[in-house]
Amino acid sequence: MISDYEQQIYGYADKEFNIASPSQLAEVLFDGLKLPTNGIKKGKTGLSTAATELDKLRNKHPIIDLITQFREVSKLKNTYVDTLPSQVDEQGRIHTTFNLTVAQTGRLSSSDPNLQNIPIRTELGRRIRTAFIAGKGKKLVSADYSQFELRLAAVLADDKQLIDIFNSGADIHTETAALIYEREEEDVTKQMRSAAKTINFGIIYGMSPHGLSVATGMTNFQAANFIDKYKEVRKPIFEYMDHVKDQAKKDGYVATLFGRRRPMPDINSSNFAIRQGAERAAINMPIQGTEADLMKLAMIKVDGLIKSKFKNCNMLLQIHDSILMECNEEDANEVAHILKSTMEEIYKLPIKLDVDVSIAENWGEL
DNA sequence: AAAGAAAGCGCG
DNA sequence: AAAGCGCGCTTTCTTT
Repeated sequence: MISDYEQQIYGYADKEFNIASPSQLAEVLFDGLKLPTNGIKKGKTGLSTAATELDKLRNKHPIIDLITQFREVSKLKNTYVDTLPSQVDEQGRIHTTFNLTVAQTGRLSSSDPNLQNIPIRTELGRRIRTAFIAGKGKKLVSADYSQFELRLAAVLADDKQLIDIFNSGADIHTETAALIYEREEEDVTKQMRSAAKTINFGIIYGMSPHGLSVATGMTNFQAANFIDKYKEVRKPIFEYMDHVKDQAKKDGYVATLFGRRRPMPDINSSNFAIRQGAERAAINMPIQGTEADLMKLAMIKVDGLIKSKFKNCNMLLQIHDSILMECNEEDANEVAHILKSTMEEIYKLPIKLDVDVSIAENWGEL
């Protein structure tokens, strides 16, 4: 209950204030309660109260957990619970707008309302998805590419070892941890796998040692060592990243596997921060952009196949690496199969693509 | 009163 | 000096 959190927070703060106001919250935490400010990021207006910063204060004061929970619940209420019902039409359906020319990488975006960011990561948030239900006599069918971007990074970098790991069906993060820590797979701990997972994803965004240390809790030194080891293990990935950066600096653009370009006007900026930002964006674009290209091809092909074969079967949403469809109950298994095979075989690549499908009455159970 | 910046956070 | 890509939405606070 939001008001319960509010009362408890006011109790610890010894006064009522607007918890949703970062400046008032910072005043309570750092002036009133005198919580330590070393290591807390500063923004343009003062000390940050973002979740990553509050995390550093977790064991310093019980008010921190309450603020985190207050934020989770108020975010879900304000953004989803209070707004989505009013956007439902007479048929009981809700409609988004897919924008095709907004995202710099070629992805779709969704707005009014955004149905590409409906919660799933927390138990409470996931419950919001259960409100999205299939029509009478129908089922929802979802199909998700598994580790799509990392597979594409392996292909673009022509990293044979990484491609082999994916094609063998092994757990990519465990395998990476085994290589970095020089252990057998069965001796990889949860922490090792988690660190490998962070870097597997972080690397395709151009993550630095500092970023890795913040994300994992390692020291800067440990993070730098870890990345050095990763560099040895995944040489082709790093050579590829250098190659993309060089190309961008020379040509002023980067491109997807299919040649679709993104101009990179800031890639030679004399401003260090701007230039580095452009470099990270350049590294990521061919990967995220190729994902978007393949998804569009898959959507077109799936739609053609489905429309010619089934009645009352429609694509409802695309969420970057997944497609959500609704079809008659009796067609669900077949639709799922068509989705899986079409998406996995959409384009001949040196890597196996893997699509997970599932069928349910509501979005929360998928 | 409206418009914009900033902070924060939901998703992939 | 900065430190992880791509989005859209809500709230607070400031500027016009």
